[in-house]
Amino acid sequence: METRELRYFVAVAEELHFGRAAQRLGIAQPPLSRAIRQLERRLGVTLFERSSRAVTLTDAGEVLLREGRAALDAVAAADRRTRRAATGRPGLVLVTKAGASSELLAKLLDAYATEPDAVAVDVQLCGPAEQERLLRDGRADVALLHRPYDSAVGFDTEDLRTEGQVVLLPAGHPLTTRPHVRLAEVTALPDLPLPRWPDPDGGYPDGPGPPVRDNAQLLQLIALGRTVAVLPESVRVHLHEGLAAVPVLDAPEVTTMIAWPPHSRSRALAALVRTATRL
Amino acid sequence: METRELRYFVAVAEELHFGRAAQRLGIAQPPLSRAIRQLERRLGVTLFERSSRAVTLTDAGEVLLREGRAALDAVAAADRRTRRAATGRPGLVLVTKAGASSELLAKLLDAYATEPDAVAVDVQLCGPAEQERLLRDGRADVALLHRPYDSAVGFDTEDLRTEGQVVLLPAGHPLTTRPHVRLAEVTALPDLPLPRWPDPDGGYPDGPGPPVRDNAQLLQLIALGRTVAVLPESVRVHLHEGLAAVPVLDAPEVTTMIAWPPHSRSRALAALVRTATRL
DNA sequence: GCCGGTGATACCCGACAGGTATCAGCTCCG
DNA sequence: CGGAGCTGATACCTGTCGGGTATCACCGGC
Repeated sequence: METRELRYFVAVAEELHFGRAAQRLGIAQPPLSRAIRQLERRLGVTLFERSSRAVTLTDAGEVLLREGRAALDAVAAADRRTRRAATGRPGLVLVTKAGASSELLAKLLDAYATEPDAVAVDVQLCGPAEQERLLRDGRADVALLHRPYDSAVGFDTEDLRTEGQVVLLPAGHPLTTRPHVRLAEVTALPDLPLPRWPDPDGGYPDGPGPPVRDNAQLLQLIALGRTVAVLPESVRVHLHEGLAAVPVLDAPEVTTMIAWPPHSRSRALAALVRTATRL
Repeated sequence: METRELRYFVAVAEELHFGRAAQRLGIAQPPLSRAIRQLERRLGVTLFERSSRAVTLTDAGEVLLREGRAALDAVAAADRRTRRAATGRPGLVLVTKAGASSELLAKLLDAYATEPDAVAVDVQLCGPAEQERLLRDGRADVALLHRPYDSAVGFDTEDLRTEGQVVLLPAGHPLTTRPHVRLAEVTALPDLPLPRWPDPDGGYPDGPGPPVRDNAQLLQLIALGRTVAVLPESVRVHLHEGLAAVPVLDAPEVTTMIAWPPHSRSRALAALVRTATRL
């Protein structure tokens, strides 16, 4: 199976439409139809049920979509990491959710910079749920993840810190006078709908809350009295005018982890992880 | 990057010889040279240092060898799992080291068979160090691994059991009268050299001990007075004429784990893991 | 029943993977 | 010190196949 075939298949499986998939791939529709047919013939497996009005995935197609994405990510990672290794400039790309764990990250970068054989660390910020992809396809070398929000499935990890959660409210909201609250009290505030985060594919689910892309946007929207959020208590360092934090007793504890691809063999990465666990 | 190019690169990187690599791939040498050159040109990276007498990997080449193998395994897994999914016969392939944890495995299979929605479980036995490969490239769905001998890097795992280790000796050996021994006493027995296990590539390292492929062979060789081995104490169920076991006080504890590829989504696998953790 | 839109088919062309023949550089050895 | 023998690189040819355009066959809906 060639990666070209896999790319074609994934495009069709995602679009469920040969024409649009071909457009996305920058080729014409007939060669795409033929390539998929040939893939099916070589695998001996029907991947799509086609009628002239609709295309749907078979069960085997679902499997190939999941496995094929993983395989394409692995190929992309091989490409990127090889290119990076060839530049001669060692360096690490660390990815974290924008606005999360910023003081922990600052401490980590400071501590690592004093190491004798430290290399440059590029910090890449992204929205939630993008980190795993970046790590998997080689755009990043290491990430800060937050259990239970992120799954660390398929990566090596070390736990760095565990903390409780607080609810962030607009200053002056009635609940801000309370010493603490319960989860049920804040998930259903009638005038403060929960924000909507993007799906892995970049779209937003429907709902009443405002769409947000990162924590900075989120804090601003809370200060504007448009929404509310439950976040690890370390966000307190970002508190400013217009925001108040109240501990949530029964919210799950959040563990910040450092995560990296399991077969990494870089000395620089090992040193960074060692530094992180010693903080 | 196409999988064909990756296969070619890995072949050359493993052989470090264009002619032999071409032979292994079933093509002529010139197209292989050209394909590698083209790969280098497209990546903008030198992968090999060539002289007319020797071919060596550059640092970037080392990276691509490691990452490329992982990517090829992922592609192979996509292929195999898709084919399997299409047969309609659900079923799991469980792989374990021949002769290891056999009673635990028997109990697991028995317990799982009584589950309401149990599927067929094929048991595949292999030598040590092959299991990870089988799991990674889709030939197996789930494995029993033994920490610290096996690394579970890149897989999801659940610990099943932890046990101490014993040394297996030929009956009548002087040490068999002892209530327990220390590791140092058995690793350097002059008349009983340690056995040699195959490398991941199937070859055997040099040394005085007999080569072995699995535990059954090993037990036989021990009974014949040719070698000695330190194994988890559950091997006692295989004791028979000619064999004796003595606890080793300072040998590391061995944990049997059940392991599976991290993005598995099969209900059957989930049920098997659940059964295993309840044993 | 016609129209719009879907994927499949037919056919052509150019790119490129693979083959053979050969060259060029390096070691080793007589 | 020069040739033999091995290495990978180059030159050149050929057939396959990926991609394009034109068109068909099918289906649903107004």
